[in-house]
Amino acid sequence: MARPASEQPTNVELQILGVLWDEGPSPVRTIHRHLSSIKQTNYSTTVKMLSVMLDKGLVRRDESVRPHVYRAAVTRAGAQKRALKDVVQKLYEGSAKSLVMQALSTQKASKEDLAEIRRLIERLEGDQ
Amino acid sequence: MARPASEQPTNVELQILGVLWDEGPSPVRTIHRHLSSIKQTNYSTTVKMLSVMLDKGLVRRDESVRPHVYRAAVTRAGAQKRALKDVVQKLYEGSAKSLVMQALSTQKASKEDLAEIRRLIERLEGDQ
DNA sequence: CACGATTAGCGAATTCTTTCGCTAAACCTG
DNA sequence: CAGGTTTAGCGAAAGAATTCGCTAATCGTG
Repeated sequence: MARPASEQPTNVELQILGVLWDEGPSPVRTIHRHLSSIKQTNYSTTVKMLSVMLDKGLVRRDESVRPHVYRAAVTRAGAQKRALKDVVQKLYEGSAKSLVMQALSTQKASKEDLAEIRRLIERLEGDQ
Repeated sequence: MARPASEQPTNVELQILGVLWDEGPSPVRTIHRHLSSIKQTNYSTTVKMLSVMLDKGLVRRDESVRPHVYRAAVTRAGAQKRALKDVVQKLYEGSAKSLVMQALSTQKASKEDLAEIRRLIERLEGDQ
């Protein structure tokens, strides 16, 4: 009678990873400063979340310095890839194409964005 | 000291919505048959989840017939759109373009898929 | 209509997520 | 090095997600 831990980082975990990705390896104080600028939270909570994330292997900790320095143990690209795969699987019946087409139709892209994407596609088409 | 309810449908909720989207309005028995073919679960659990989803407004129930018939109260397209927006915001710093480009690079698309997407882009570019 | 089968639902249990109070350890600074 | 400040960590609390046992209501059939 239970619920398996989500394979994806949770909400707060993602916010903390976001800080680490943007700022690079940082002590708790710094992480917390950035985190509390986007969400109301307590220093203790940040410490605790980092310890949970450490257990999950989402971050690493350098204890040889004081204060300890945390760094992301997963890359932004890797996390994006996993999340994307997850959404495609859960909501797009496995079709990345559907997702891409909906993203293009829905989230209005600029002329430049479209051109850039088109060039990528042309390149991919050429590779085949 | 809490966690706000996720604004997105949860895992199981999504699986149930998937059944309703595929099968159309159905009684619990049918929903459960499909659900249990993709995940080990108990009939009671399906009933309960549907009642939770009813409270959240994710499904509607027609009690005028017996057995009751459930239907999705959110469309697949709408749920996809919300989920996409969520991922873009949480992991792509709000840039749908990044997401699209990564989806294209990562999830290998077929020649046909790429061509189809390219045509969409060309059409979108033309509209501007 | 009595009786077994199906359907509906409540309430509790369990795990995950997120929160923070309180304590202890480590660190300045006068 | 004493006293205040900062850093680290534990453990409990509370809500969310998911599960199912057990009971009640409804249905179909002989």
